[in-house]
Amino acid sequence: MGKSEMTCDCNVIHEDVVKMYKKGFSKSRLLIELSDFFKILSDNTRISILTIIDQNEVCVCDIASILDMTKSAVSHQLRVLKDANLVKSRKSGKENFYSFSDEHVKDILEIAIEHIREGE
Amino acid sequence: MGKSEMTCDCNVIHEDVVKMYKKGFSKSRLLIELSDFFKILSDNTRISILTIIDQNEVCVCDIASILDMTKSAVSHQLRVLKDANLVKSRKSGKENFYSFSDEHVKDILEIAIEHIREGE
DNA sequence: CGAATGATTGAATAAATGCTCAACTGTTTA
DNA sequence: TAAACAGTTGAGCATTTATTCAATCATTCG
Repeated sequence: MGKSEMTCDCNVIHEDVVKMYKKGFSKSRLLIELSDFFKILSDNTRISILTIIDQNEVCVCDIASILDMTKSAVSHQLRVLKDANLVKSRKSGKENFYSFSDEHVKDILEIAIEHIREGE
Repeated sequence: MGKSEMTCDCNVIHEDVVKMYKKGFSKSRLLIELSDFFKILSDNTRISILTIIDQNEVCVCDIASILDMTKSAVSHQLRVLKDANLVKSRKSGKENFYSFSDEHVKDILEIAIEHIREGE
């Protein structure tokens, strides 16, 4: 693997390391799904929503009230969470109640909190 | 807690739930740090870098070569990871070798992968 | 039915973000 | 000392993204 195959702007220093990873690494399906997953958790509003519904089944209006946001803004973010299958909804009359639909996320949140508490 | 105190555009349906969370919930320090932490992991390039240095101490040039990116682009992202204390660097001659500096992240990545493998 | 209310939707706007480019620093070596 | 090279940095640009706004849907109730 010589320099001519490289599209980066530098010489390859350690060919063994590079060769080990080069094959099919970039833009692999799993890595894209990983970053997409964390992107869902990377917004303060969405994290707040998850924390709220972690203990209760809550309707849109209540979430909006707790967070001092409009129903519209909350609904948009609930949509993102639902598309990612992190929350589920149950309709009851005019209200939509949202709750957790994934246990992995709870585990991840716990470890992340531990990470932060240890001073990053 | 009546409607007059609300800044959202709806009536409060379940006052007990709202009251439970309202106090100091919005924009709490922990929740901001949580979403900031996940923001670090929400980029494909950064996830790729973390996966690469998970098993080896790798220099900037090698990472750039593996990912088919410029040294500059990689360096910018390494900066983000270093500022978040997720990676550390060791200078050796002209080269900078980067490696993991946090074990929590490995745990989180593992659970997230499990989450994805189970079909989201 | 028609008004009221909870919730969703799409377009628009403002802010955040990742990459490029060019210039620069620091180290090696010829 | 000067060229070469690994890496960093800051400004600029293009893309993404979160919220707002207005319109709309759906359900309840007078």
